[in-house]
Amino acid sequence: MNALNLVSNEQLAAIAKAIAHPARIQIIRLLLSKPSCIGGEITSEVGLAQSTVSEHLRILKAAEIVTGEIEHPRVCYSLNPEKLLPLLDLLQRVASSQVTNDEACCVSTNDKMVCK
Amino acid sequence: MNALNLVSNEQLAAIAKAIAHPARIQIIRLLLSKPSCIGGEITSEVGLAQSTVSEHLRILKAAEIVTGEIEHPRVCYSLNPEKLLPLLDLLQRVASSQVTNDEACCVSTNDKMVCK
DNA sequence: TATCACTATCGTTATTCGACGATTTACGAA
DNA sequence: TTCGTAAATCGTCGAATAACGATAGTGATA
Repeated sequence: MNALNLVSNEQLAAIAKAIAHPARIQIIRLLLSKPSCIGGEITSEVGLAQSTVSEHLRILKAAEIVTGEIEHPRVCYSLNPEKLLPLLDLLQRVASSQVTNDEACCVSTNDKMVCK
Repeated sequence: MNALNLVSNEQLAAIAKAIAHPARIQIIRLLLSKPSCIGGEITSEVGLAQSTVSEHLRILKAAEIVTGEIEHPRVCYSLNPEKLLPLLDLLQRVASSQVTNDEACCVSTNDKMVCK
């Protein structure tokens, strides 16, 4: 058992939800491509209204996936990779699960349920 | 450039959205813990109404994150890890990004934007 | 054919989300 | 102090989501 099991379904779902929007994925990719703080550039890149982008940034900040430091007229946004680790962990587990399940559906468990 | 860049923001968001609910995370974890096909056991484990769980399974199947094979009274659900790989790739990139960004906010890019 | 066990679908309701324009806030510079 | 720029917040609207009970479908078995 590692850290994943200490994270609730609700917490994992909240992380996924925070990134479950094209505009927010785009923002994450932008921050990934430029380790600089692209303040209001995000707004023009995303192509939505300023208030809408601000709302997406608010959601990402609330989930602590990005951080924002004020650099006066602008705000410096950066990624906070740590917050994504629990979800990364889950996905890695799924990816590395022995899925020869194409035909191996219904492997017998303890005592019941054998199927095919 | 690897496969990630060929995946649209919309596709990545759709994957995240499909798993962005506590009940669906729980289902994924259940399928991860038992490589067997736990048919209607999912319903009792999740603790929501049968129709609600069926709907969550429908969403996961529509996103091709799980597959369902009919084994008569029941349905055998299995994980389809491949579908999650694009999101896994993105998260790995974020996790491995050089984030000494605590203080390194505003690293200079090509020509502009230096900040602090 | 009739029954059963399980799953999927339908219809409804309450809540949340996403987008926008308009407004407000915050602060540096003139 | 006033102005200008960038970001955040507010209010509204329509669309999407989540949950449920009730109902319909499906196929094995009696």
